Amino acid sequence: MGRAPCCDKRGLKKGPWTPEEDEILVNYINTHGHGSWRSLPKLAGLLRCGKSCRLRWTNYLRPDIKRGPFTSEEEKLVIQLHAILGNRWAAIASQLPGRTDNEIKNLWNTHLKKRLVCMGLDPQTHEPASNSFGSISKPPASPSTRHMAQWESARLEAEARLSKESLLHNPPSLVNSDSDYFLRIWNSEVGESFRKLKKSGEAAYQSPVSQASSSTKVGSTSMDIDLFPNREANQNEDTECKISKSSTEDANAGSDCSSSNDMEDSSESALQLLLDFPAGNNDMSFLEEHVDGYSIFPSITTDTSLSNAP
DNA sequence: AATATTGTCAACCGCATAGAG
DNA sequence: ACTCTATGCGGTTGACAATAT
Repeated sequence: MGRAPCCDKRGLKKGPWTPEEDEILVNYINTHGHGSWRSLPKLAGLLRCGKSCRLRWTNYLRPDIKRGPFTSEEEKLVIQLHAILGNRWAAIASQLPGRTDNEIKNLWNTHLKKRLVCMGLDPQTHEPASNSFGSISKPPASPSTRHMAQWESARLEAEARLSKESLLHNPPSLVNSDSDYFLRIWNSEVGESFRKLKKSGEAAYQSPVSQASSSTKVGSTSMDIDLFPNREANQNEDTECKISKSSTEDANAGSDCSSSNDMEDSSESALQLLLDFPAGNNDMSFLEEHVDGYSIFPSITTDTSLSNAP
């Protein structure tokens, strides 16, 4: 039957927003709230469609938007969440206060994806790229396994969200530890389900991350790989790991890079540690390990230390 | 200095879905 | 149960900036 356009596009402005338009939109929303996005432009006197107004507000004008470059901790968290959630940018963004899905998507497409490729990892699966077509590859997960992985991902995400919300309602003194966040997950139904799976020996379910590094041992040297060299190094990443245009599209691109095979296990993530942690052991001290000066688990609370330098 | 190439990011497009009627 | 509308989401595009030749 066809879908009605979100608004009458004739006569509506497109393209970059002007400071005047921004001011009108901000003033209107501050005074009236956004209400119905569809009717907002007309009421506010903007020649834009509601969709454009909503996007401008949520991605740029919202007062709680965090400006500036991503910190190493944020980037690491994005990679970890992407390993769990895939391209669900909104879900990932919900775990990074002040960051938008669009911003994270851009970060992923312009920086993080390349970085993983340079390290010989498939940016989609976070598995070593050679596993996708090499002799050591494992058979692809069955549909039921994938379904289970999706289900567990969704549950983990929900748990994470609940955990985050609880942080907002609890005194900071009770939740100021980075490890608390994952401790809650570990002690939750999600962690329980993982423990049961591990205990029962039903290896039917392995997350993409798990598949990527099934030999992981807690505290092993596999964590020695520095996913996030310092900022200065990052700025030079393109010269150190130049990817030709043709190879960029190619999963083999990693072969052009300086990374060696011993980088392949570097896709360790929080989830992997969770998966591989001995069943029934609630000692979470491993969560406090630091890798190359970074906490394995960056704060995902409203930690102001994440604020960026100008 | 001029031009070409590459990178970044704001914005758009179209699909999926929830919810109201 | 079905249709329609509004909104949210992810993929993609295009303008501009930075860098290389």
